[in-house]
Amino acid sequence: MVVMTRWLDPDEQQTWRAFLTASRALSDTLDRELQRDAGMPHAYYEILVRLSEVPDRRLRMSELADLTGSSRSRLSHAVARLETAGWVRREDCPTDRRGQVAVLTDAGFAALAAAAPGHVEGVRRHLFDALSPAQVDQLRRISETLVAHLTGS
Amino acid sequence: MVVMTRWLDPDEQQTWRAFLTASRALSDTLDRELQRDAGMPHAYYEILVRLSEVPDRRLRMSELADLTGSSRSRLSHAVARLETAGWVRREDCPTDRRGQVAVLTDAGFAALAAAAPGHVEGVRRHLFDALSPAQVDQLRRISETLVAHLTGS
DNA sequence: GCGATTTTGTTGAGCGTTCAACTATTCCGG
DNA sequence: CCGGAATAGTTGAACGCTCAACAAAATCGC
Repeated sequence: MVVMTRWLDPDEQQTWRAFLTASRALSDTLDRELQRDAGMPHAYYEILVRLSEVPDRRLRMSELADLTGSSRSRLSHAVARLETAGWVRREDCPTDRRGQVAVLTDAGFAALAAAAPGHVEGVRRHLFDALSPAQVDQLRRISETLVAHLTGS
Repeated sequence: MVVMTRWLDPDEQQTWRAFLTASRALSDTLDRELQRDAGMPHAYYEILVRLSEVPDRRLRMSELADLTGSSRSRLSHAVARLETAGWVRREDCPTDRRGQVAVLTDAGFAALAAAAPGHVEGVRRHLFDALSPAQVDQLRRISETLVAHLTGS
């Protein structure tokens, strides 16, 4: 069976490469800053953020995996590391004996509080300061469309 | 010295999280597809693409690093791996005795030719098919702005 | 020219992610 | 209820990336 490849035209090509370059440069930059200033990669920062926003600062592992868009394996390894750092604690889930609950410790909350201002400043400087309000709005709609498209199918 | 943190307002918050989720989901998806169908991560695919587009299919390591937006160390490791796969060969640079030149082999070109249609189809399905022409245009401008902003400063 | 500096590229250790395999528990059909 | 399927989470190996340290050659300043 022959299937025609729908190649990218030059405009699409440029869009795709610019997007790739931009998103990689952005996440590399923020990751490096966070690692330097707070001693944690961005993925771990996100885990702490999610836990901090939730009642009792505790979440089932699988919920946390969904919220951070990571695989169970990845989260398992990550929480193991956060646990040895003393930022997260694991407890058995009372309602499901297979389950584990990740709990943000006070030290974890403090680490997050220390890291947040610098990181937010970085997001602002590297992303929002570069774009017009209209572009920010466009980016939000585009991103939400993509999220729906990627997680829907 | 007290510096006020310019926190994100709820709209910016949502924009930032949607963008993070979308770009991670997109690159994860494409990376997984490429790994499954072509046995290479997206970063290696990009190296082969850049080499394939250039006269004689050869580039100095440092140029290749710039073009792919990667560190010298990363590229060194990557090319080492591509070399054992037989897709790239390294030669001494005739004009600079410090230098190395990465050359795309015929096998590498063939691997790229085999991988490209599926990957391009993936880019189209996961990105362009989801967006309106206007949004694609917006995304191009936003990305180009960000690239300039991130690589300029 | 010559010494200091910069540039080029590599290396190895440490870390985070992926993938497949696995255990334990819960859910579901009959 | 009971047996099979689905779900929750972990584990270890392989891999790619980062970082710092390094060697070698080119370039700059005087």
